[in-house]
Amino acid sequence: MYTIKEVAKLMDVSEHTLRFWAKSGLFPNIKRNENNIRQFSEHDLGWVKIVKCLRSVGTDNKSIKRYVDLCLIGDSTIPERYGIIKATRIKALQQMEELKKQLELLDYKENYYEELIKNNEIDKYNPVNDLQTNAV
Amino acid sequence: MYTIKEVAKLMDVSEHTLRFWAKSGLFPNIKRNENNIRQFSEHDLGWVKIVKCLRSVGTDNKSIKRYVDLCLIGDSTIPERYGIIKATRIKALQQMEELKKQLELLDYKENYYEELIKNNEIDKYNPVNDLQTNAV
DNA sequence: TACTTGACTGAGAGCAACTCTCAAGGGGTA
DNA sequence: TACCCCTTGAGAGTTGCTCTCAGTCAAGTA
Repeated sequence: MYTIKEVAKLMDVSEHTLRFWAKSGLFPNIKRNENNIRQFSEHDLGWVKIVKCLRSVGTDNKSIKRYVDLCLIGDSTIPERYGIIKATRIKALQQMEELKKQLELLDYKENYYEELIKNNEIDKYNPVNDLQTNAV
Repeated sequence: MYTIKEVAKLMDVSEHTLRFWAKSGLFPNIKRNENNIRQFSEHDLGWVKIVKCLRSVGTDNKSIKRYVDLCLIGDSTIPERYGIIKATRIKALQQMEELKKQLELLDYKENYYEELIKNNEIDKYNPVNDLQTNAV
């Protein structure tokens, strides 16, 4: 059993966010002890993990709640749940592609600035030094 | 020269968002025609591209504005700009790793549901069919 | 025993970054 | 002239946190 603080640390999600997710119904029935303190079980960590996963791919909380509710209903919802996961995976793959593209741009910029700095070092000994490199 | 609508289509960013970014000072001096309509140049598209890139990696608008302002100041800010790009690139690489991890989970779930569905198909001809697969 | 400290609670204010609606003001065509 | 489509800025609304705060409780300390 874990307190909310421990879960926050373990899963790298803030306590605030965990409470917010809990209040939004994204974790079903987290147990409380006699002092009303949440007690996350190993099984609950699984919920945190999947919620975090879906969020990180940009799924909104309402859709995550839908998925969670489907899980609670039982077998009859397996096809819909399968569809959600499949669609989410495709979304994640697309994000991967997008990220790769943006990384290329960042690589290019980084090299560009490196060249600029290298040349500026040389230019310190060069009387002609009025270049304005305010390109992006 | 492009209208905001054309830029929105070209860069896959909504007109609303472009106006919001423009108002936030994320594009320096977009020209207007005599009717006060924004006219994006090829050069302006470069700004849209880098802003989109920085946003997609989670840089907040304030920091993007800082970067844009540095670009406008000129050569003296090259080291700081270089630092920003380098840090952003590292952040992007970390996101890539995180995304890979989440993709593994999604792969696992997808296979899990596929197995479940396959077995359910078989179970249609099986009198013992009361399994409750409400696992996540 | 009284006090302090630290963790947890829910309610609710605040915030970033959109997202959407709307009224107003062109320009072009029939 | 009427109609249509586009653009504009202002501003309301939304999502998903993020933070503050007052209150509760248990354990440790003087």
